Amino acid sequence: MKIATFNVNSVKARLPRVLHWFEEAAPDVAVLQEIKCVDEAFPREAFEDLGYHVEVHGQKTYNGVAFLSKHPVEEVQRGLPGFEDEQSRYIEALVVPDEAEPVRVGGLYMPNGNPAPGPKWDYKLSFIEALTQHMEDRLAAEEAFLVAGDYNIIPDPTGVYDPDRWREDALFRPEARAALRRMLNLGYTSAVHALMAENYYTFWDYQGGAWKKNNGLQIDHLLLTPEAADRLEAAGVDTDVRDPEVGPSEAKPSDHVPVWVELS
DNA sequence: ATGGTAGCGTGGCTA
Repeated sequence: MKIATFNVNSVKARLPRVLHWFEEAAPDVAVLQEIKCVDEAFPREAFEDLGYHVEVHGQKTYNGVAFLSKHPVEEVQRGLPGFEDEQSRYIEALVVPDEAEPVRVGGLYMPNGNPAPGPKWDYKLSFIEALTQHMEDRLAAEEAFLVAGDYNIIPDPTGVYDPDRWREDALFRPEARAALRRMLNLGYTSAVHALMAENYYTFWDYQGGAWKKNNGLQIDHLLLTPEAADRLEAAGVDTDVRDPEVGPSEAKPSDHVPVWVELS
């Protein structure tokens, strides 16, 4: 079962490219971030035509997440439990395939947190606390569960093209790195980290020719409980999706690329 | 040198 995360940076502006990726990658489950539209405006039929169930936790203008599954889904949750949030940044559901074991999947769009310090940084820290608590609670259930998404955290210096320039940034500050480390120390496994030997990025800024210079960041992750990690067979990053020369020409690429795992 | 990119929505915020 293939499970993917993709920050699309507006699902409406990106639709031809997103659909093209869905047809090629054919994920069983995909979580999308920054859809930037309300539930009613989500292009539901386009994904249903490809065979997906569609669950949306949308928001006008900013943020917004979606959950797409070829298999039946149950227990859909919007937002983190116990965390009042005007911003739509988390969606979760239990995927119940006919011919595979169930897996619970969370779709995450972590606050950026810049500038730090400041109210946006404080919001990121409080969001991290709620997410970590939720991940701890889910871990205790001892079921196959993973949180896939845009964590907006660079794990270590190999995840950024110029670490020294990013020391004070909310994506790379010690507190952010410690937060991700704390999630891993609970018992979660970062799937791509575990299976890919070489360095990789998942985001390249639109500015400054970042793609051509390979000035990237590693900020999209999939964190798996032991019960999910036991089923981990493969993981990957669809880097080509960021290339303006590759794929449909009707739309520009997102600044993020899809990241995925295969579970048995 | 205080720009430079993209999306939303039509001025300025967010990333």
